[in-house]
Amino acid sequence: MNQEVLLALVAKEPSHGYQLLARLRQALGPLGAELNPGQVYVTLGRLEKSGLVASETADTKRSTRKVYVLTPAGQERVAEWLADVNWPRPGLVEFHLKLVAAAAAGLADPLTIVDAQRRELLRRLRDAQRAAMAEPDRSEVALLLEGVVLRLQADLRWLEACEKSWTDRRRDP
Amino acid sequence: MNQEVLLALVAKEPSHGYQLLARLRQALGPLGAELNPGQVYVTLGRLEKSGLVASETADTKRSTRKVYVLTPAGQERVAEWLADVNWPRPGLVEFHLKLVAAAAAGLADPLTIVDAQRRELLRRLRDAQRAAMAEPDRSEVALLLEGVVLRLQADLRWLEACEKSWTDRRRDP
DNA sequence: ACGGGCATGTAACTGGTTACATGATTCA
DNA sequence: TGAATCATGTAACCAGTTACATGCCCGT
Repeated sequence: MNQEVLLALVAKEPSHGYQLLARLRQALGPLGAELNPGQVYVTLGRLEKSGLVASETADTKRSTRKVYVLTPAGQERVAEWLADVNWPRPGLVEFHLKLVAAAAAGLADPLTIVDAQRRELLRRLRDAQRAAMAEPDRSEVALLLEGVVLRLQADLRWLEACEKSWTDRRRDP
Repeated sequence: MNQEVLLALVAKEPSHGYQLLARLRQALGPLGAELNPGQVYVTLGRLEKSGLVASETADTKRSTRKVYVLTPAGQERVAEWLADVNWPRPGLVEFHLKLVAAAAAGLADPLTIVDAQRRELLRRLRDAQRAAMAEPDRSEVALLLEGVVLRLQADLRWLEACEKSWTDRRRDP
């Protein structure tokens, strides 16, 4: 899993690795099953090396563990991530995590994020449709672009669902 | 771009780097615009180092260039790739390229590939729907799974379009 | 006593990506 | 002559991923 995701989880509250793993698993449900625990520590180490988090060792009776906290640079990076309207590789998963993180940490309004993302996807949809029209009809490229369009439409429909769901969530406890 | 894609392009016919880049751009239309030429050579180098392609320098009047050919191991890898029903990261793009490669090189029947992929996506769709049902209603995870479902449905619709398109393409020149 | 969950880490691989360097040919 | 296109490559970086090693504590 991606650096920003971990970072945002730390943003919610200072945590140690295993906690982060657990919260990630919880947020992903069945999709979080195959996460490799080692990865969390690798990523955390790299985040520390680049100064986005800092660690302090805290001893419990159980064992000694490292608690990670965001640095100012880390906070800034999280803010950038939340504002970023790219629709990246793992796509849905990352966006979902973004909403969860924003809501949980009170860093940003999920509905604002959804809205920014919708605007971006609409822009891309227009572009894709325009590009599709420019291609010779029934060409291979036109077919590919049709796929892009279909996906964007599906993603937009999902964003609607997100909006509804997060709106409801705000009303009720 | 991904190793297998390059490999499959070489499978169609022995080529040198720039040709591959050009064909890639052609196959991707506007989506191929941002390809970095260097990447092609990097990837080709790696493929050679792992014994999937071999090169022989060929001198034209223009300049000396390296022509790459598939090794037996490379052929095997391409076959595996074509049979592989994962629905990977860049998703649409890679699948599209797979169809184009299969058709162009006469390595496999595009319609067979589409069919295998559809079966796989249907399986995943069932799984995702089942998983969604298992989640508590209106939970965050359920929302995420709904997104997964919507995407799979869109992708399946695209596969239909692919089937139609490639069927037509077979009928007419 | 021991298995399973809690908890942490590391070495190494792999592969995508970029920035940069180089030079030949073609054509206006 | 100089821009565009053809053509090739390399060094370095960054990040995701895995396999593996370690040890504690708790309940049965």
